[in-house]
Amino acid sequence: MTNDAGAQVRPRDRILGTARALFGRCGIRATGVDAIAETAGTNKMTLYRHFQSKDALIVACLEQAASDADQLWEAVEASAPGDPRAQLDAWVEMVDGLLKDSRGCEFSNAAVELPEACDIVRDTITHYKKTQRTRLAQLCRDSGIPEPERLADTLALMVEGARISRQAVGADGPADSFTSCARTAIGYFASVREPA
Amino acid sequence: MTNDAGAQVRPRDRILGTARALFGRCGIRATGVDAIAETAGTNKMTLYRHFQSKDALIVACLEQAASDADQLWEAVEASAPGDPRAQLDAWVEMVDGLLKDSRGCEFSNAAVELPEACDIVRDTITHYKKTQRTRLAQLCRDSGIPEPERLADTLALMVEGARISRQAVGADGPADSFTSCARTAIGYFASVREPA
DNA sequence: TAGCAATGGTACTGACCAGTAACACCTCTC
DNA sequence: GAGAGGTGTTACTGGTCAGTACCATTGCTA
Repeated sequence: MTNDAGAQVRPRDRILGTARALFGRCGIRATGVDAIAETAGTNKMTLYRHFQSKDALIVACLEQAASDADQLWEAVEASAPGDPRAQLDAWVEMVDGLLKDSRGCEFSNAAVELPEACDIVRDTITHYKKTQRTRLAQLCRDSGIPEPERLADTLALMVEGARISRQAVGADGPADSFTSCARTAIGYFASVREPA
Repeated sequence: MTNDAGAQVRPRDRILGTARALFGRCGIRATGVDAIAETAGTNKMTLYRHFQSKDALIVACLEQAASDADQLWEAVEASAPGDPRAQLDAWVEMVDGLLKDSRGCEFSNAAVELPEACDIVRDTITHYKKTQRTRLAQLCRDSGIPEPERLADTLALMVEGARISRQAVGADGPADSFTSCARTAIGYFASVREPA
Protein backbone atom coordinates (compact mmCIF):
# COMPACT_ATOMS: atom_id res chain seq x y z
CA MET A 1 0.00 0.00 0.00
CA THR A 2 1.21 3.45 -0.81
CA ASN A 3 0.03 6.79 0.46
CA ASP A 4 -0.28 9.33 -2.34
CA ALA A 5 2.94 8.05 -3.81
CA GLY A 6 3.66 9.73 -7.08
CA ALA A 7 1.05 12.40 -6.58
CA GLN A 8 1.99 16.03 -6.23
CA VAL A 9 2.32 15.70 -2.49
CA ARG A 10 5.62 16.52 -0.86
CA PRO A 11 7.44 13.58 0.68
CA ARG A 12 7.21 15.17 4.11
CA ASP A 13 3.43 15.27 3.94
CA ARG A 14 3.21 11.74 2.58
CA ILE A 15 5.42 10.52 5.40
CA LEU A 16 3.33 12.34 7.99
CA GLY A 17 0.05 11.00 6.64
CA THR A 18 1.38 7.49 6.30
CA ALA A 19 2.87 7.55 9.79
CA ARG A 20 -0.44 8.60 11.31
CA ALA A 21 -2.27 5.87 9.41
CA LEU A 22 0.17 3.14 10.35
CA PHE A 23 0.55 4.30 13.94
CA GLY A 24 -3.21 4.11 14.20
CA ARG A 25 -3.65 0.76 12.49
CA CYS A 26 -0.66 -1.16 13.82
CA GLY A 27 0.41 0.84 16.82
CA ILE A 28 3.32 3.23 17.24
CA ARG A 29 5.86 0.77 18.55
CA ALA A 30 4.88 -1.87 16.04
CA THR A 31 5.44 0.48 13.13
CA GLY A 32 9.02 0.76 11.93
CA VAL A 33 10.43 3.75 10.12
CA ASP A 34 11.26 1.51 7.15
CA ALA A 35 7.62 0.56 6.82
CA ILE A 36 6.53 4.19 7.01
CA ALA A 37 8.98 5.31 4.36
CA GLU A 38 8.19 2.46 2.00
CA THR A 39 4.42 2.83 2.40
CA ALA A 40 4.76 6.56 1.82
CA GLY A 41 6.48 5.80 -1.48
CA THR A 42 9.83 7.11 -0.37
CA ASN A 43 12.80 5.91 1.65
CA LYS A 44 14.24 6.09 5.11
CA MET A 45 16.86 8.71 4.27
CA THR A 46 14.25 11.20 3.13
CA LEU A 47 12.30 10.50 6.28
CA TYR A 48 15.31 11.31 8.43
CA ARG A 49 16.02 14.44 6.40
CA HIS A 50 12.60 15.76 7.45
CA PHE A 51 12.38 14.35 10.96
CA GLN A 52 15.31 14.19 13.31
CA SER A 53 14.17 10.93 14.88
CA LYS A 54 11.18 8.66 15.25
CA ASP A 55 10.23 10.58 18.37
CA ALA A 56 10.26 13.81 16.37
CA LEU A 57 8.01 12.16 13.80
CA ILE A 58 5.63 11.09 16.55
CA VAL A 59 5.48 14.64 17.86
CA ALA A 60 4.84 15.96 14.35
CA CYS A 61 1.98 13.46 13.96
CA LEU A 62 0.46 14.58 17.25
CA GLU A 63 0.79 18.24 16.29
CA GLN A 64 -1.00 17.57 13.03
CA ALA A 65 -3.69 15.68 14.93
CA ALA A 66 -4.08 18.66 17.26
CA SER A 67 -4.44 20.88 14.24
CA ASP A 68 -7.15 18.57 12.89
CA ALA A 69 -8.94 18.82 16.21
CA ASP A 70 -8.81 22.61 16.01
CA GLN A 71 -10.51 22.43 12.64
CA LEU A 72 -13.22 20.20 14.04
CA TRP A 73 -13.84 22.71 16.82
CA GLU A 74 -14.08 25.49 14.29
CA ALA A 75 -16.61 23.46 12.34
CA VAL A 76 -18.60 22.93 15.52
CA GLU A 77 -18.64 26.65 16.23
CA ALA A 78 -19.49 27.50 12.65
CA SER A 79 -22.41 25.09 12.70
CA ALA A 80 -24.40 27.37 15.03
CA PRO A 81 -22.76 30.78 15.43
CA GLY A 82 -23.76 32.51 18.64
CA ASP A 83 -25.72 29.49 19.90
CA PRO A 84 -23.40 27.63 22.27
CA ARG A 85 -26.10 25.18 23.34
CA ALA A 86 -26.56 24.10 19.73
CA GLN A 87 -22.79 23.94 19.40
CA LEU A 88 -22.74 21.53 22.31
CA ASP A 89 -25.13 19.29 20.44
CA ALA A 90 -22.98 19.63 17.34
CA TRP A 91 -19.98 18.67 19.44
CA VAL A 92 -21.72 15.41 20.38
CA GLU A 93 -22.42 14.75 16.71
CA MET A 94 -18.80 15.49 15.88
CA VAL A 95 -17.54 13.06 18.50
CA ASP A 96 -19.99 10.46 17.26
CA GLY A 97 -18.40 10.85 13.85
CA LEU A 98 -14.96 10.34 15.34
CA LEU A 99 -16.14 7.08 16.86
CA LYS A 100 -17.10 5.68 13.49
CA ASP A 101 -13.90 5.65 11.53
CA SER A 102 -11.03 6.04 13.91
CA ARG A 103 -9.12 3.52 15.90
CA GLY A 104 -9.07 5.86 18.82
CA CYS A 105 -7.55 9.06 20.06
CA GLU A 106 -4.00 9.37 18.79
CA PHE A 107 -2.99 11.15 21.99
CA SER A 108 -4.47 8.60 24.36
CA ASN A 109 -3.03 5.77 22.32
CA ALA A 110 0.39 7.41 22.45
CA ALA A 111 0.07 7.85 26.20
CA VAL A 112 -0.69 4.16 26.59
CA GLU A 113 1.94 2.97 24.15
CA LEU A 114 4.70 5.26 25.38
CA PRO A 115 4.40 5.53 29.17
CA GLU A 116 8.09 6.34 29.37
CA ALA A 117 8.27 8.58 26.31
CA CYS A 118 10.51 11.61 26.14
CA ASP A 119 9.31 14.87 27.67
CA ILE A 120 8.36 16.44 24.36
CA VAL A 121 5.92 13.65 23.57
CA ARG A 122 4.40 13.66 27.06
CA ASP A 123 4.07 17.44 27.04
CA THR A 124 2.39 17.37 23.65
CA ILE A 125 -0.15 14.87 24.95
CA THR A 126 -0.97 16.67 28.18
CA HIS A 127 -1.13 20.05 26.49
CA TYR A 128 -3.63 18.73 23.95
CA LYS A 129 -5.80 17.05 26.54
CA LYS A 130 -5.87 20.12 28.75
CA THR A 131 -6.77 22.30 25.80
CA GLN A 132 -9.66 20.05 24.87
CA ARG A 133 -10.93 20.00 28.43
CA THR A 134 -10.73 23.77 28.75
CA ARG A 135 -12.45 24.29 25.44
CA LEU A 136 -15.27 21.89 26.32
CA ALA A 137 -15.74 23.51 29.73
CA GLN A 138 -15.92 26.93 28.10
CA LEU A 139 -18.58 25.70 25.71
CA CYS A 140 -20.57 24.30 28.63
CA ARG A 141 -20.19 27.60 30.46
CA ASP A 142 -21.30 29.58 27.41
CA SER A 143 -24.30 27.26 27.16
CA GLY A 144 -25.45 28.45 30.56
CA ILE A 145 -24.85 25.14 32.29
CA PRO A 146 -24.83 25.78 36.04
CA GLU A 147 -21.90 23.47 36.68
CA PRO A 148 -19.94 23.66 33.44
CA GLU A 149 -16.77 21.99 34.72
CA ARG A 150 -18.63 18.96 36.01
CA LEU A 151 -20.54 18.49 32.77
CA ALA A 152 -17.33 18.99 30.82
CA ASP A 153 -15.59 16.34 32.90
CA THR A 154 -18.52 13.98 32.55
CA LEU A 155 -18.49 14.39 28.79
CA ALA A 156 -14.70 14.21 28.60
CA LEU A 157 -14.71 10.93 30.51
CA MET A 158 -17.40 9.55 28.23
CA VAL A 159 -15.55 10.52 25.05
CA GLU A 160 -12.32 9.01 26.26
CA GLY A 161 -14.16 5.91 27.36
CA ALA A 162 -16.04 5.53 24.11
CA ARG A 163 -12.92 5.80 21.99
CA ILE A 164 -11.05 3.30 24.12
CA SER A 165 -13.98 0.93 24.40
CA ARG A 166 -14.30 0.90 20.65
CA GLN A 167 -10.75 -0.35 20.37
CA ALA A 168 -11.19 -2.99 23.02
CA VAL A 169 -14.60 -4.45 22.16
CA GLY A 170 -15.58 -2.73 18.93
CA ALA A 171 -18.60 -0.67 18.01
CA ASP A 172 -21.02 -3.07 19.69
CA GLY A 173 -19.84 -2.13 23.16
CA PRO A 174 -20.69 0.85 25.33
CA ALA A 175 -19.27 3.13 22.63
CA ASP A 176 -22.50 2.46 20.78
CA SER A 177 -24.41 4.34 23.47
CA PHE A 178 -22.19 7.39 23.60
CA THR A 179 -24.49 9.77 21.77
CA SER A 180 -27.51 8.78 23.80
CA CYS A 181 -25.68 8.94 27.11
CA ALA A 182 -23.99 12.24 26.30
CA ARG A 183 -27.28 13.88 25.33
CA THR A 184 -28.85 12.63 28.53
CA ALA A 185 -26.03 14.10 30.57
CA ILE A 186 -26.28 17.45 28.81
CA GLY A 187 -30.03 17.52 29.26
CA TYR A 188 -29.74 16.72 32.94
CA PHE A 189 -27.03 19.26 33.70
CA ALA A 190 -28.90 21.92 31.75
CA SER A 191 -32.16 21.30 33.58
CA VAL A 192 -31.13 20.65 37.14
CA ARG A 193 -30.74 24.33 38.01
CA GLU A 194 -31.34 26.97 35.42
CA PRO A 195 -28.85 29.84 35.59
CA ALA A 196 -29.95 32.93 37.46
CA MET B 1 14.25 -4.52 41.48
CA THR B 2 13.15 -8.05 42.15
CA ASN B 3 9.69 -9.42 42.66
CA ASP B 4 9.55 -11.79 45.62
CA ALA B 5 12.80 -13.31 44.50
CA GLY B 6 14.04 -15.76 47.06
CA ALA B 7 10.74 -15.94 48.87
CA GLN B 8 8.69 -19.09 48.93
CA VAL B 9 6.87 -18.11 45.77
CA ARG B 10 7.00 -20.39 42.77
CA PRO B 11 8.89 -19.04 39.77
CA ARG B 12 5.74 -19.12 37.68
CA ASP B 13 3.93 -16.82 40.08
CA ARG B 14 6.89 -14.48 40.38
CA ILE B 15 7.09 -14.26 36.60
CA LEU B 16 3.39 -13.56 36.32
CA GLY B 17 3.44 -10.86 38.97
CA THR B 18 6.55 -9.25 37.56
CA ALA B 19 5.19 -9.34 34.03
CA ARG B 20 2.00 -7.58 35.10
CA ALA B 21 4.00 -4.94 36.96
CA LEU B 22 6.39 -4.27 34.09
CA PHE B 23 3.70 -4.43 31.42
CA GLY B 24 1.84 -1.81 33.42
CA ARG B 25 4.77 0.45 34.14
CA CYS B 26 6.69 0.27 30.87
CA GLY B 27 4.15 -1.09 28.43
CA ILE B 28 3.80 -4.56 26.97
CA ARG B 29 5.85 -4.09 23.85
CA ALA B 30 8.54 -2.18 25.70
CA THR B 31 9.01 -5.00 28.19
CA GLY B 32 11.30 -7.81 27.06
CA VAL B 33 11.14 -11.34 28.37
CA ASP B 34 14.74 -11.01 29.55
CA ALA B 35 13.76 -8.07 31.75
CA ILE B 36 10.77 -9.97 33.14
CA ALA B 37 12.81 -13.05 33.99
CA GLU B 38 15.63 -11.11 35.57
CA THR B 39 13.32 -8.85 37.59
CA ALA B 40 11.43 -11.93 38.76
CA GLY B 41 14.70 -13.35 40.06
CA THR B 42 14.81 -16.17 37.55
CA ASN B 43 15.90 -16.64 33.95
CA LYS B 44 14.44 -16.77 30.51
CA MET B 45 14.53 -20.55 30.24
CA THR B 46 12.32 -21.00 33.28
CA LEU B 47 9.96 -18.41 31.86
CA TYR B 48 9.65 -20.35 28.62
CA ARG B 49 9.15 -23.60 30.51
CA HIS B 50 6.02 -22.12 32.08
CA PHE B 51 4.76 -20.04 29.18
CA GLN B 52 4.92 -21.16 25.59
CA SER B 53 5.53 -17.68 24.26
CA LYS B 54 5.32 -14.03 25.21
CA ASP B 55 1.78 -14.02 23.85
CA ALA B 56 0.90 -16.89 26.17
CA LEU B 57 2.37 -14.93 29.06
CA ILE B 58 0.27 -11.92 28.11
CA VAL B 59 -2.85 -14.06 28.09
CA ALA B 60 -1.95 -15.51 31.49
CA CYS B 61 -1.50 -11.98 32.84
CA LEU B 62 -4.89 -10.95 31.52
CA GLU B 63 -6.53 -14.04 32.99
CA GLN B 64 -5.06 -13.26 36.37
CA ALA B 65 -6.26 -9.68 36.04
CA ALA B 66 -9.75 -10.97 35.26
CA SER B 67 -9.56 -13.13 38.35
CA ASP B 68 -8.59 -10.08 40.40
CA ALA B 69 -11.58 -8.25 38.99
CA ASP B 70 -13.85 -11.11 40.04
CA GLN B 71 -12.57 -10.77 43.57
CA LEU B 72 -13.26 -7.05 43.54
CA TRP B 73 -16.81 -7.74 42.41
CA GLU B 74 -17.24 -10.25 45.22
CA ALA B 75 -16.01 -7.66 47.69
CA VAL B 76 -18.51 -5.17 46.30
CA GLU B 77 -21.33 -7.64 46.74
CA ALA B 78 -20.17 -8.63 50.20
CA SER B 79 -20.07 -5.00 51.28
CA ALA B 80 -23.87 -4.77 51.26
CA PRO B 81 -25.51 -8.18 50.86
CA GLY B 82 -28.99 -7.95 49.45
CA ASP B 83 -28.74 -4.19 48.88
CA PRO B 84 -27.85 -3.71 45.20
CA ARG B 85 -28.17 0.04 45.35
CA ALA B 86 -25.59 0.20 48.12
CA GLN B 87 -23.46 -2.20 46.09
CA LEU B 88 -23.61 0.26 43.22
CA ASP B 89 -22.21 2.94 45.51
CA ALA B 90 -19.56 0.50 46.68
CA TRP B 91 -18.73 -0.18 43.05
CA VAL B 92 -18.03 3.52 42.53
CA GLU B 93 -15.76 3.49 45.57
CA MET B 94 -14.01 0.42 44.25
CA VAL B 95 -13.38 2.04 40.87
CA ASP B 96 -12.16 5.17 42.61
CA GLY B 97 -9.63 2.99 44.38
CA LEU B 98 -8.52 1.54 41.06
CA LEU B 99 -7.89 5.03 39.78
CA LYS B 100 -5.47 5.79 42.56
CA ASP B 101 -2.75 3.24 42.15
CA SER B 102 -2.97 1.72 38.74
CA ARG B 103 -1.60 2.85 35.43
CA GLY B 104 -4.83 1.88 33.78
CA CYS B 105 -6.90 -1.09 32.74
CA GLU B 106 -4.63 -3.92 31.69
CA PHE B 107 -7.16 -5.02 29.09
CA SER B 108 -7.65 -1.62 27.52
CA ASN B 109 -3.93 -1.03 27.50
CA ALA B 110 -3.39 -4.37 25.80
CA ALA B 111 -6.05 -3.53 23.21
CA VAL B 112 -4.27 -0.28 22.43
CA GLU B 113 -0.79 -1.73 22.45
CA LEU B 114 -1.63 -4.84 20.44
CA PRO B 115 -4.19 -3.89 17.79
CA GLU B 116 -3.03 -6.80 15.67
CA ALA B 117 -2.60 -9.29 18.47
CA CYS B 118 -3.35 -12.97 18.04
CA ASP B 119 -6.94 -14.16 18.40
CA ILE B 120 -6.45 -15.53 21.90
CA VAL B 121 -5.38 -12.16 23.23
CA ARG B 122 -8.17 -10.30 21.47
CA ASP B 123 -10.77 -12.79 22.64
CA THR B 124 -9.54 -12.54 26.22
CA ILE B 125 -9.92 -8.77 26.09
CA THR B 126 -13.40 -8.72 24.57
CA HIS B 127 -14.65 -11.49 26.83
CA TYR B 128 -13.52 -9.59 29.91
CA LYS B 129 -15.01 -6.31 28.78
CA LYS B 130 -18.34 -7.92 27.92
CA THR B 131 -18.44 -9.68 31.28
CA GLN B 132 -17.83 -6.43 33.13
CA ARG B 133 -20.52 -4.65 31.15
CA THR B 134 -23.05 -7.43 31.76
CA ARG B 135 -22.27 -7.54 35.45
CA LEU B 136 -22.60 -3.78 35.83
CA ALA B 137 -25.88 -3.76 33.92
CA GLN B 138 -27.21 -6.53 36.14
CA LEU B 139 -26.29 -4.54 39.24
CA CYS B 140 -28.09 -1.51 37.82
CA ARG B 141 -31.11 -3.67 37.06
CA ASP B 142 -31.12 -5.17 40.54
CA SER B 143 -30.92 -1.64 41.91
CA GLY B 144 -34.26 -0.87 40.32
CA ILE B 145 -32.86 1.57 37.80
CA PRO B 146 -35.50 2.06 35.07
CA GLU B 147 -32.97 2.03 32.26
CA PRO B 148 -30.22 -0.21 33.63
CA GLU B 149 -28.37 -0.71 30.35
CA ARG B 150 -28.07 3.00 29.69
CA LEU B 151 -26.79 3.74 33.17
CA ALA B 152 -24.40 0.81 32.88
CA ASP B 153 -23.07 2.13 29.58
CA THR B 154 -22.77 5.63 30.99
CA LEU B 155 -20.79 4.34 33.94
CA ALA B 156 -18.72 1.99 31.79
CA LEU B 157 -17.74 4.84 29.49
CA MET B 158 -16.81 6.99 32.46
CA VAL B 159 -14.67 4.29 34.05
CA GLU B 160 -12.84 3.61 30.82
CA GLY B 161 -12.39 7.31 30.27
CA ALA B 162 -11.14 7.96 33.77
CA ARG B 163 -8.54 5.22 33.61
CA ILE B 164 -7.28 6.37 30.23
CA SER B 165 -7.35 10.04 31.16
CA ARG B 166 -5.27 9.31 34.20
CA GLN B 167 -2.57 7.84 31.98
CA ALA B 168 -2.66 10.73 29.54
CA VAL B 169 -2.85 13.75 31.83
CA GLY B 170 -2.51 12.33 35.33
CA ALA B 171 -4.78 12.51 38.34
CA ASP B 172 -5.40 16.23 37.90
CA GLY B 173 -7.47 15.69 34.78
CA PRO B 174 -11.10 14.63 34.39
CA ALA B 175 -10.29 11.38 36.20
CA ASP B 176 -10.31 13.46 39.36
CA SER B 177 -14.04 14.03 38.92
CA PHE B 178 -15.00 10.43 38.30
CA THR B 179 -16.59 9.72 41.68
CA SER B 180 -18.61 12.90 41.66
CA CYS B 181 -19.78 12.46 38.07
CA ALA B 182 -20.60 8.79 38.54
CA ARG B 183 -22.67 9.47 41.65
CA THR B 184 -24.53 12.21 39.83
CA ALA B 185 -25.31 9.84 36.97
CA ILE B 186 -26.55 7.15 39.32
CA GLY B 187 -28.67 9.62 41.22
CA TYR B 188 -30.19 10.94 38.03
CA PHE B 189 -30.98 7.57 36.49
CA ALA B 190 -32.43 6.36 39.78
CA SER B 191 -34.71 9.36 40.14
CA VAL B 192 -35.89 10.07 36.64
CA ARG B 193 -38.57 7.40 36.71
CA GLU B 194 -38.99 5.21 39.71
CA PRO B 195 -39.73 1.56 38.85
CA ALA B 196 -43.36 0.52 38.85
C1' DT C 1 21.37 -43.18 48.40
C1' DA C 2 19.73 -43.11 43.82
C1' DG C 3 17.00 -40.87 40.72
C1' DC C 4 13.99 -37.50 38.85
C1' DA C 5 11.84 -33.15 38.06
C1' DA C 6 12.35 -28.36 38.36
C1' DT C 7 15.41 -24.68 38.05
C1' DG C 8 19.67 -21.82 37.01
C1' DG C 9 23.20 -20.27 33.68
C1' DT C 10 25.38 -19.44 29.39
C1' DA C 11 25.60 -18.91 24.83
C1' DC C 12 23.61 -18.78 20.65
C1' DT C 13 20.40 -17.83 16.28
C1' DG C 14 17.71 -15.16 13.31
C1' DA C 15 15.08 -11.38 12.88
C1' DC C 16 14.04 -6.65 13.39
C1' DC C 17 14.90 -1.85 14.27
C1' DA C 18 16.71 3.11 14.65
C1' DG C 19 19.91 5.74 12.64
C1' DT C 20 24.06 6.88 9.39
C1' DA C 21 27.33 7.08 5.34
C1' DA C 22 28.27 7.58 0.68
C1' DC C 23 26.88 8.20 -3.80
C1' DA C 24 23.76 8.78 -7.83
C1' DC C 25 19.93 11.23 -9.86
C1' DC C 26 16.67 14.72 -11.02
C1' DT C 27 14.79 19.23 -11.49
C1' DC C 28 14.63 23.94 -11.03
C1' DT C 29 16.81 28.30 -11.33
C1' DC C 30 20.28 31.61 -12.46
C1' DG D 1 24.77 24.74 -18.92
C1' DA D 2 26.23 24.95 -14.33
C1' DG D 3 25.36 24.79 -9.76
C1' DA D 4 22.37 23.63 -5.85
C1' DG D 5 18.87 21.53 -3.14
C1' DG D 6 15.90 17.88 -2.67
C1' DT D 7 15.39 13.05 -3.46
C1' DG D 8 16.40 7.90 -4.40
C1' DT D 9 19.34 3.75 -3.52
C1' DT D 10 22.23 0.69 -1.25
C1' DA D 11 24.70 -0.87 2.39
C1' DC D 12 26.08 -0.67 6.82
C1' DT D 13 26.41 -0.32 12.32
C1' DG D 14 25.07 -1.26 16.83
C1' DG D 15 21.58 -2.65 19.55
C1' DT D 16 17.47 -5.29 21.08
C1' DC D 17 14.35 -8.93 21.03
C1' DA D 18 11.92 -13.63 20.97
C1' DG D 19 13.02 -18.06 21.25
C1' DT D 20 16.26 -22.35 21.65
C1' DA D 21 20.18 -25.73 22.82
C1' DC D 22 22.89 -27.56 26.14
C1' DC D 23 24.59 -28.45 30.47
C1' DA D 24 25.04 -27.73 35.61
C1' DT D 25 22.65 -27.56 39.92
C1' DT D 26 19.29 -28.03 43.48
C1' DG D 27 15.91 -30.30 46.14
C1' DC D 28 12.51 -33.56 46.86
C1' DT D 29 11.14 -38.37 46.91
C1' DA D 30 11.22 -43.32 46.61
